This record gives sequence, structure tokens and C-alpha cells, in this order.
Amino acid sequence: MPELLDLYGKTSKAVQAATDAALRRHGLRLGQDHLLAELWATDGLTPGEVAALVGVTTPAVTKTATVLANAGLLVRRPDARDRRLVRLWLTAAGRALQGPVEDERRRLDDALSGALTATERELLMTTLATVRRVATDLLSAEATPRG
Amino acid sequence: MPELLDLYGKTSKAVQAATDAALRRHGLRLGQDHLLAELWATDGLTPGEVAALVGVTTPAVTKTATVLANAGLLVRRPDARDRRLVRLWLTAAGRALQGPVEDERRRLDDALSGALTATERELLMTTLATVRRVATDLLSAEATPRG
DNA sequence: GCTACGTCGTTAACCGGTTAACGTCCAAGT
DNA sequence: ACTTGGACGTTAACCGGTTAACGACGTAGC
Repeated sequence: MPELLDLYGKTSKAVQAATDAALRRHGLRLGQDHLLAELWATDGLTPGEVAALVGVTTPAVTKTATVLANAGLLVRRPDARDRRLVRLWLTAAGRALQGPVEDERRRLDDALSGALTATERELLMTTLATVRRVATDLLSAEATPRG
Repeated sequence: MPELLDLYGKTSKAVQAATDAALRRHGLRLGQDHLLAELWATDGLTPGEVAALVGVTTPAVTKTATVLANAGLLVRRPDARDRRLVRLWLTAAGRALQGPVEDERRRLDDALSGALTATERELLMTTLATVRRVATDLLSAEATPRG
């Protein structure tokens, strides 16, 4: 079991669990905040637009949107000009969550960042970016066997 | 959207996707290799033992074990002395995967590690360990409100 | 020796994500 | 005007993980 990969997986899990616990305090679950965050920035996006911005597939957004709609945080409305499109609009309840959830997320980020020195944090950011790039490149390289 | 948390999430996703793609070449999926790795080290473990070693819940192991059993990589056998227990035993096919899968995983680890300098890699390992510890502590602190 | 509790593994229901298949609708070609 | 192809959202099926409930089995207490 290689060290970096293993440690990375365990750390991911711990961070995810902590994030989920923080979001649960506001009735949200992991991932739902990403969808809401895009609507807080730009209300009335389509599922496809949200998916592209968040970096997930469109079905993932439609499923999460259904959950959030049932929770009364957003509503679906057809686009007036293009009837293929659906637009997601925040309700008052959905908009009201922005402050608390952003605070919560910042608190968690500060707690994690605070455990590191400034140089450690900076180096972590740059190395994470590098790791992400390499992993993405590896993936696309195998998807296109002869590149 | 805080920087570290967001970047961490995206990196996790990229690493996971690359790992899954690597495992698919051997007919495995994410997580299945963890179960097998424990059996490669110690054949005949119980689901509960595997769960504790891997760091997941027991139901996660029983489900994965069913998939791997259907794939012919392991068999379930009742424990002779304690009939509550089930022991997971590798088949020849399951044992044959050890070399290829470990190579694959090492290849991926090397590719990621290779993109970093030695000091970067070392610092990444220590900071990841710190982040993991802080996230875990945060989680247990909320689970036990008054500690 | 019987009971009562604790420890197992399994199952079911949920969550977030994926890919594949499908129906609807727009737009461009003829 | 009709047809064809592409873009879009939804649904279904799968995967790995979780928590909660359940049934089978050991074991310690009485």
C-alpha cells in the first residue's frame, strides 16, 4: 500500500466526514452546498450550467436539485424561450442559508488551515494543485490511449 | 468557497478517478483493492476484522465481499469454533491479482510523487497527516459536545 | 440450566456520485 | 415544410459508503 496514496485517501475521508458533520447542522449534506453556492452567486442557472461549474455530471445535479426542492430551498421553473431548459431558483429559505453555511465552511477551513504554518499551508496548496493536475492528466492520457 | 477545502475536494476527486481507472484495468473498482490487500497480508480474516483494518464499517465490507465472491476472487466460510463468525478466504484468482494490482498502485503513487520534489513530497505527507488529525479531532469533538 | 446481554454478519434504506438510455425540443439542411 | 441531428433534463441501474434494525450465536450471571 503506497504511502502517499493511502494517506491521501484516509485524509480525504476525514475531511469529508468533518464537512458533512458541519453541513448537517444546517440541514444540508455533502455536495448540496456546492449546488447552492452556485445559485447564491448566480440565481436561475440550469442544471447543466451548475454541473459544469461544480464539476459533476448533470444527473448528479438533477437528483440533488430534487432533494433541495423537496426541502423547500429551491424551485424548478421552465425557461421561457427554450423549453428544453429548466432553471433553478432559490426560495427565501434557500437564500437564507447562504450566510450560515458560508460561515460554517469558513470555520472549518480556518480550523484546518490554522493547524499549519503559513509556509506549510502555502506549500500544501501548491502541491495539491500539482497532484490534481497530474491525476487529471493521467486520466485523460488513458482515456486517449494514443496521444 | 474557502480555498483549501475547495482545492482539497477537487484534488480528492481527481485522485479517486485516476485510482478507479487504474483498478478497472484489473476488473476491480475503488475500495475493493483495500479489502483484498488485507487478505493478501492475512488470509481468512472476518468481515469485522477487515473493516477495522481498512477503516470502513462492517456492512461496507460484507457488500464488497459479496461482489468479490461473485467475481470468484474470494469465498466465505463459517468459522469452525464460533458460528457467528464468517471468514473470507482468497481463491487462486484472488491471490493472482496481488502482483498486478500492487504494481498498478505503485505506478500511480510514483506518478504523483514524481511530480513533486523530495522536500515537497515530504512536506505534503506531514501536512496531510496534520490535516487528517485535525479533521478527526473536530469530528469527535462535535460528537461529544462536552469534552 | 436457563436467562439476559453482548457480539457477530447481514439486510434495508438512504446519500452522492457515475454511465447509459430515453424523450423532448431546437435548429439547421434540404 | 419536413427531416435530421444535436442539446437538454430526467430516469434507471450500478457502485461505495453510511446508519439503523434484525437474527443468530456465545457467554456470563444467577
